Amino acid sequence: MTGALDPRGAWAADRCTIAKALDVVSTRSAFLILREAFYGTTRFDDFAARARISEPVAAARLRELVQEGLLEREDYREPRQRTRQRYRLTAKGADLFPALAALMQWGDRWLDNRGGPVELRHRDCGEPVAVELRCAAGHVIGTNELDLARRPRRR
Amino acid sequence: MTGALDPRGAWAADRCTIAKALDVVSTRSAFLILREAFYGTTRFDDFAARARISEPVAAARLRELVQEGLLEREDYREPRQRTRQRYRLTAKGADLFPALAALMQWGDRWLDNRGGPVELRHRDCGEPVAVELRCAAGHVIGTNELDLARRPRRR
DNA sequence: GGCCTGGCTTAGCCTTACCAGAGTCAGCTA
DNA sequence: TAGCTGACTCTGGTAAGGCTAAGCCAGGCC
Repeated sequence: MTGALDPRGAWAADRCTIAKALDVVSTRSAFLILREAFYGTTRFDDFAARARISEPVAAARLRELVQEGLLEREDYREPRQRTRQRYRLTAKGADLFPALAALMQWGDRWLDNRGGPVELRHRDCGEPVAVELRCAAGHVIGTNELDLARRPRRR
Repeated sequence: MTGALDPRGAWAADRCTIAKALDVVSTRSAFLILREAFYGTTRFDDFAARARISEPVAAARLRELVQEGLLEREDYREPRQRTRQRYRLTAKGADLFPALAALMQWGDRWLDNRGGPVELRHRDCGEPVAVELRCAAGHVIGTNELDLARRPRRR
């Protein structure tokens, strides 16, 4: 069921990039803000309302995410409107999508009896999209077919 | 860069399975415990030490994860040893691995200048493993090729 | 019988995350 | 000029998550 991933007990998990990633998006509110960003939300009030978090928290989280380089804040202005700000995902932020998608997929499978409210589809062919583990040779990988190895530290 | 995922502004995000998933593993410590479980850790002390969290927190988190059905606690005993407990991933817990892997992959890419300390490989063929979004027709999907749709609520 | 070890729990405390409610400020519209 | 709206900030409070340090208990070992 689990697959014995461990290559040999005692290697220390410092420099672990999961921990580093969690330093950037540790909180529930950060994940929800990102979810909204992926869903297409760009404006302050919408982030707060749709993620159902208070405005102070939205402000703090947006500031942090901008600082970390996952979002960028830009001024924009529509014809007869005043200047406003909007938040958009950077490449770094957009690249987190698979993690969100994986959480969603897991939630769809295990926490919702209807398979989840939202479906991802490939825009070109319309087929449903899933998160997969796959090796460079193209095999789809189950968690029990994985080996862990320390990466040789080039440099 | 972001891809306008939104199908039409105003649908409410309640019943969102990302939020539900976050209710189960919202905290940093929960993620780290799961990381250790995937790395093969099974014993209480090792969880606390390797995830670098205090024992009270490890105890609380392990209890919760067992309660949520991601881990199961079982007694075991080696030949001339006393009975001990170990924690193992259930199918539900193991199925969260892609989410952890996605976080790791993102951290490797954006937060570590050496590509991360740990590498995933396919046990059978030795090739490196990556997390991918792929549609049922087999296309690899970038975040800008996605459509969101509300899932028709069968039932 | 006393010691040690693993697997916890308890106590006391600090910090962070979050909330609600109210206030601010700039700029456009009327 | 007054009002409205978007994008915040400020205040004051609760709760959750975290820590260290210490204690507890069962069972095997000497």
